[in-house]
Amino acid sequence: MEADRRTRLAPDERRAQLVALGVASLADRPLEALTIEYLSAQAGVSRGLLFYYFGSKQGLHREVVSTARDSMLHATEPAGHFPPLSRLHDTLTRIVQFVRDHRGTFFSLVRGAASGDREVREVVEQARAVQAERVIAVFLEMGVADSEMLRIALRAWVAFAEQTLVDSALNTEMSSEEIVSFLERSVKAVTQAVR
Amino acid sequence: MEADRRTRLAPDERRAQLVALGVASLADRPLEALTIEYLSAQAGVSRGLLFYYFGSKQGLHREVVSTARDSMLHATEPAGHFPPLSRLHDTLTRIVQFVRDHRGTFFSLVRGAASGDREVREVVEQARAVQAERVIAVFLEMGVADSEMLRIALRAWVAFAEQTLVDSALNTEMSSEEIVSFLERSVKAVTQAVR
DNA sequence: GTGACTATTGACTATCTGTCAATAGAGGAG
DNA sequence: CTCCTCTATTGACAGATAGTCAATAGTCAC
Repeated sequence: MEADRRTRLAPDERRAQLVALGVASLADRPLEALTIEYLSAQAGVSRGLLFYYFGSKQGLHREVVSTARDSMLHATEPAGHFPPLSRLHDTLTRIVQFVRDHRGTFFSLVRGAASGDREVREVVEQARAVQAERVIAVFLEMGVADSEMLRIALRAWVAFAEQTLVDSALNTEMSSEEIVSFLERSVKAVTQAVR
Repeated sequence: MEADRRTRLAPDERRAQLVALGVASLADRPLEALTIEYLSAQAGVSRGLLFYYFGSKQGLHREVVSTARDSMLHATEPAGHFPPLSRLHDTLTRIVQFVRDHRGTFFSLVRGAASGDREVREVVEQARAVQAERVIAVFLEMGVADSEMLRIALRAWVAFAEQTLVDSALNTEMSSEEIVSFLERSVKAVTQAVR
């Protein structure tokens, strides 16, 4: 009978709490189910407060998706300095691990967030751009010639990898090694198909 | 001063008119902009009528997207009987052509329609399944061994091809032959990466 | 304690989806 | 040609959800 009394937090804390709740609920709900109504109820806070912090529903979505995206990018960042192919192997291994550890988050991010708002889409698009950049760097370091087609190809390969991860890491019992190894072979194959 | 008088059409005609209007507006607007409000205004008809025909907004979306999808699948269906690789070449050529002839529709279909409703998503997913089936058939006929990984790989390649088309056919002046040829090389490469 | 700053609320508006009984166009029977 | 019936079409209504804003109440500094 007092948990419902108004509790006033520092803006940073409140914001962090709300975003964290949002990210967490992506694990078992699509982004579109993250309504102002739902999240404010979850947080035990008025709807008005969410507008105070995020301005709009899409503002909220942007922050939540950005945060989920950053945690994925961070979790799949190669640690230390490897030679190019080892770094690729390391990153792919981390991604498969991340997908299996955060199925819901990964799926909501790469599938659900294609929805609605253009700016939200762009947030996810940035993640793909970063992943593509990482892969491009690997091949450039190995002496592959840069070209428009190479960039298109490796950006498309990121989409390929996402779909592969959804179908293999999420929906089969395939071993991580097998998946990683297939992704490695496929990206090399695609790179060679650029001429 | 009489165009606004109530005009009563046969259900088939009215339905066809509304769906056609919906598909047409996909050419320059994302699916989410296709609201009941907007389409009824376009058609010069009451909002209630759209519910009478489609039951819900998502019902409308399903029909519009299904129709757009079917027109794409139909336009990219290989004509006549070719040997496998020629058939592949033919289909890819038709797809590039379709993408360039119907930029808006293609983009709304493969990008915009990932949104909202699960059933709408599945409508587009079916198109990908059909495209994947076509490609799988090509390689099976060529004696490639069937396997779970092959199917995952070629389904993922469809996503690869979509992204390639968005980036090349929509956003560059690259020649159709160049795009088709790259897609051919990449799908063969991916198939060989399955082991 | 008291005052000031601002995090938080709740009541209000706007927009859009969805429901349904009432209405009117169009074709057939006479 | 007229009326009658069937149903395509409407408009008024209800419900959900986004967004606005002036009023309120924690909390910290003094």
